[in-house]
Amino acid sequence: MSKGGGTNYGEGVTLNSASSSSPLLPSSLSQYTAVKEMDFFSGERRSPAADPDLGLKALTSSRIKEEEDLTVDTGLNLLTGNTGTSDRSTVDDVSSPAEDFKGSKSEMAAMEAELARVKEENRKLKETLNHAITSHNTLQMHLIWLMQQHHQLNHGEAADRKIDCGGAVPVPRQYLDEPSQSSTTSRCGDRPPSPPGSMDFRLRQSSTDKEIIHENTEQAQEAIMRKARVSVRARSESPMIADGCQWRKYGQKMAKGNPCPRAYYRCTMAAGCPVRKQVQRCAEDRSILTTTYEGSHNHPLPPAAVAMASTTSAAVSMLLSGSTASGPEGLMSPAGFMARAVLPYSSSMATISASAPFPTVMLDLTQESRGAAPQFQRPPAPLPAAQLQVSLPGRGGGGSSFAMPAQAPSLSSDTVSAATAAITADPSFTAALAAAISSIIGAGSLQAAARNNEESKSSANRSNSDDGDRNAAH
DNA sequence: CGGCTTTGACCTGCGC
DNA sequence: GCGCAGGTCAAAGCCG
Repeated sequence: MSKGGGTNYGEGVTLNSASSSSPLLPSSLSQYTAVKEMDFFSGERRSPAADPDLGLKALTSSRIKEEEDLTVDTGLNLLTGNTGTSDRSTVDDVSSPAEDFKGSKSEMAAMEAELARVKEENRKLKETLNHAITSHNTLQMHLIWLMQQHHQLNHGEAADRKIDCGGAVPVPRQYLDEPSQSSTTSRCGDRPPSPPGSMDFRLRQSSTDKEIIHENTEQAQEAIMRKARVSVRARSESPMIADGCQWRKYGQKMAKGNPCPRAYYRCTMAAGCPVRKQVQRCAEDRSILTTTYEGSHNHPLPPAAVAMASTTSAAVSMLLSGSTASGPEGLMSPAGFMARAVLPYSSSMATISASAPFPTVMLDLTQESRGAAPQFQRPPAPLPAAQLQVSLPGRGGGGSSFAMPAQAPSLSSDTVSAATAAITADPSFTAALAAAISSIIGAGSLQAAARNNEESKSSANRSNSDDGDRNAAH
């Protein structure tokens, strides 16, 4: 730490394992389920078409409501049928009380029949909904499993070719001083030796090497994930998009090539939250605000921010996992296929961010192209200095499957378009999405950090101070 | 008075 | 080694 430790902005980060911004995919399942139980942005009116599940739910709710209304109406009819005091302007003829009674009786019977019908329909809809949810969860579980398989396969094979026991996964220099990396190099030395040439030795070497390789890969990816950024381009007149989190400005700089200053913010929702964001207006179009999130929240996110977390987790995770497969095969990798399967409208257009030191997911919500397919860009780049770009058509209402990756393959583009239109119409969507993705990306880091913490406890030789972390972060 | 913003100084990484 | 640019710090000032 070069500068006096006087600052209490939260450099001595305490990682909270109970954070809601935890786990990448597995727990996001439960999150997803939870999200489906709530409105993404409480208080905001949502179109049922915004989300097939929500739509179905809304439909079901409306049915339930209808049923309730029907009950109320029936009651009202029963109560007011004979009084004539109610506003029954549609009933012009004057009928006798007996006829009225007869009328209400038959009306009641009809309504009861209708009620029964609606109940039955409601029950069917509920079944359908449950079935849809179950199917969705099953599919998502399967997807995750496949991703893990592909990922292991991919990296395992690559590592088999390139890495020996003392080797390291090709990781940029800035990641190598991460605690997670240093732990892997010492691992080989810690291993009790087996007699070379023995079957036990060969078997153990083979399996342990694969373990090491897998751990190396995993840790390298976690390190990358920890540094991953989420950048969101969106049109906004306000100086900063409201994303539900509290931010404190700690700096402002004039960036080269842009007359607009870049502002630096820290999350102040919890003491020690390491999340930062940069906000800058686009030089070409001042109405476009670029917000870049970095780090992972160590506290529960507000509903607005966490809402989209689960639905975007798969996409981001896949993008990132795919991105770590270096070389041109990256695009053709199983993860790439998977990503395209999950993001069916994705194009193969790729961009390389040579300047980005860390993988960056860019969400472009400024494009106005109506009906244009969303762009999922993953570069066949010499990673990890990669930039992933997901372009969502703006409020104009283009189609996108980004928000509902696991469902998209079975949806028509119209459905997806409607959903996207409804979601992106929400002004807080941009920020919430970014915060959510940011938390997801950081989620891996929390796990990694937790693991590192444990490792550092067990390893007496390693000095794993906050300062070190901070320097590494620099 | 506490929290936030502003702003100049400082640090670090990178390219030449 | 030097200069540049990005990022951060922290003192000073502002505001409710």
